[in-house]
Amino acid sequence: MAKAAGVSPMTVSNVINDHPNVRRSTRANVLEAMARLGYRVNVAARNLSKGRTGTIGLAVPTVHSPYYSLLAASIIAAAERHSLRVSIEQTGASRENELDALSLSRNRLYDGLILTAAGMGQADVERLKVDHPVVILGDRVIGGPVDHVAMPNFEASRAATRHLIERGCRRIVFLSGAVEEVDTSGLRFPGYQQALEDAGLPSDPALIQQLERTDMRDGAERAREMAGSGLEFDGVFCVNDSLAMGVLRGLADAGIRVPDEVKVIGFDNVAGSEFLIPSLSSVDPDHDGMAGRAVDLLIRRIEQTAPATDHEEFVGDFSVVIRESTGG
Amino acid sequence: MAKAAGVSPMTVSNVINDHPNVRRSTRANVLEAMARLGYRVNVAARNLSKGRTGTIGLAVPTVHSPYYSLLAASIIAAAERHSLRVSIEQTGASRENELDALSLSRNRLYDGLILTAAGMGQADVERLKVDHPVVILGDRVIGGPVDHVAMPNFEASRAATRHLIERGCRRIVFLSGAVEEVDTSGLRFPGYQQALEDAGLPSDPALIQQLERTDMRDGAERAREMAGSGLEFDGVFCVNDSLAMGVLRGLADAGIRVPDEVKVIGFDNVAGSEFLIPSLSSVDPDHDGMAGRAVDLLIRRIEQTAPATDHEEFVGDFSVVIRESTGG
DNA sequence: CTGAAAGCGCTAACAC
DNA sequence: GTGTTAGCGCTTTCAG
Repeated sequence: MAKAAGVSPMTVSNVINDHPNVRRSTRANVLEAMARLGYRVNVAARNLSKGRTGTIGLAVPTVHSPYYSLLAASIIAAAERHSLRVSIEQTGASRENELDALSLSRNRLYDGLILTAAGMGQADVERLKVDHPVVILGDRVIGGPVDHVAMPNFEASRAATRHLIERGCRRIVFLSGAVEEVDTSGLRFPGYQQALEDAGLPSDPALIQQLERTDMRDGAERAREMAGSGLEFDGVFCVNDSLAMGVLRGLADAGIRVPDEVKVIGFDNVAGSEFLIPSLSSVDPDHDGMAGRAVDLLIRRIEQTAPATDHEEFVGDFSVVIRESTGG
Repeated sequence: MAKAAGVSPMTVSNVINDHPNVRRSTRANVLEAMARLGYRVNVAARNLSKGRTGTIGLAVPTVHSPYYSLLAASIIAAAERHSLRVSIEQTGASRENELDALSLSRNRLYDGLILTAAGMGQADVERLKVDHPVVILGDRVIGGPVDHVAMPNFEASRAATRHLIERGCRRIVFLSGAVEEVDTSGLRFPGYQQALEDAGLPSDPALIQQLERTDMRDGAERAREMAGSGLEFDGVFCVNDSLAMGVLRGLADAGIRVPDEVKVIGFDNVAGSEFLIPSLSSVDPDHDGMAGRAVDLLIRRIEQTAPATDHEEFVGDFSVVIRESTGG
């Protein structure tokens, strides 16, 4: 303890926490002693005393994905601005692990948790009723008893589809996971349909292409299948960029030219989209805005400055980035 | 406290920690009470008592990069296997922030730190002499007073270059950052040269292309410049995949066909490389192996089962993944 | 402006 | 097998 060094026990605390009532000379003394002894606060002790850990948890399927790594980077940066650390939990998109993460923070490991669900379903809403701060980020569980930051699913999908229509597409594939799920697939589908309807285009079930999983490989495979099957289509709206990257690859394999024969648009505007060949048009959600909001909402809960019963639903902003894959 | 609930103060602790000396019935009692009261351990208190936090820090430039997100995912997974949590610090590749991260863990926020330096230089080796566990991952600072997990820079670069030579390349560009730095650029350059020498090929300074920064945009720009400048080359070895992705794009812009006219190979085998058009050949380092080793080394330090003075230098494994960009 | 007392919730060491 | 005694290093409260 710097106490022995300087002169006081408690005063050290005051100095460390920049309390006003400390004489300049005393402060100087203490600081000097701290430097000399290489003193560092013991955060564990402070945590115990304060009942806070200064760390929030972030549960995502994996951090090794263009989208989630972007999200994680944004969240870490936002938390950093509030002097909060972020501890990452990789759930592997498993429902089990997601539920675990929810109860983990009950161990007071974290002051609160930001959960991006991928395995949990709408049926698990009740499980979100925990007695510690939680914010849900993303679209897998909605209307739960917690604050929620959502993607602009409907409007952005509508805008992306409209863009394809404006570029002359008439037979637009909707490429996604299961359309009846409450998730990116299910929530973006209505936007796609609305855009078709807005333009007076028919909705052909053959164009609704649903996949088990939605990463690059799946996109590439399905694109090749579609090309081989004789399905007629001149546009593809993919619910995420990974899928779209795969589609570009699959279409190339099938000898179909993008954007001349088929136009492709993705969702997320992930790093690298603009360097693909052709560069990928994509919906660009306001990731930083959403991450910042998620952290703000969580802090509100942690500091109990939010109504206990009222839960905020925040929908992020977006823009459509037009690149070569839809004709520049 | 569950004490009031059950019967004991300490016994609860024993139950929680699976100590052997607890009667079955007692254990059952306690567990029942814990469940009933919704009791959770207070980790802060445990930390204070044990002098451990159960969390390690990981400092990387940013997590939003194909490479670092892969690394982070591997580390989190490896730590998880040892029941350790990982808190991520984004340094933005700034030397300042990296040095900060080094002293942060002195605050006992973490039991130890894995640092991937990008801003610090060889001159900062001394700064690694801290009194808490640190493992350096990557190639920016070498031979320091700490354990070090390194990329197989020399051998892998040599293998990648040799592969280009075997595919018939004679004028191979080395595309990197500053070659005299101790980093991925500087450490991979000798491997490139060695491969040329092995094959009896001359080393032409005009082919050593050095950049300020090494991401996709830089790769694309430089590729266009090289194409426009009339520089003759038939192969490009890029020190990372981001650069290589940019190069593919830049060459396409210049109307140069890959792999027919120029072959390209990258380094890292990042997610998505195989779906590019053309798919990208790349050095595939054993990321998981390196991450696992880094965590193991750190744990050795945390548990003080390692020699205090002897520091391990571990070099990861690798393979060369051959794809279309070098002729399949 | 500074200090003394008490306690945050847990665990190690030892006694019963 | 179980309980007692201390103490981890800080902060809050209240006196001086």
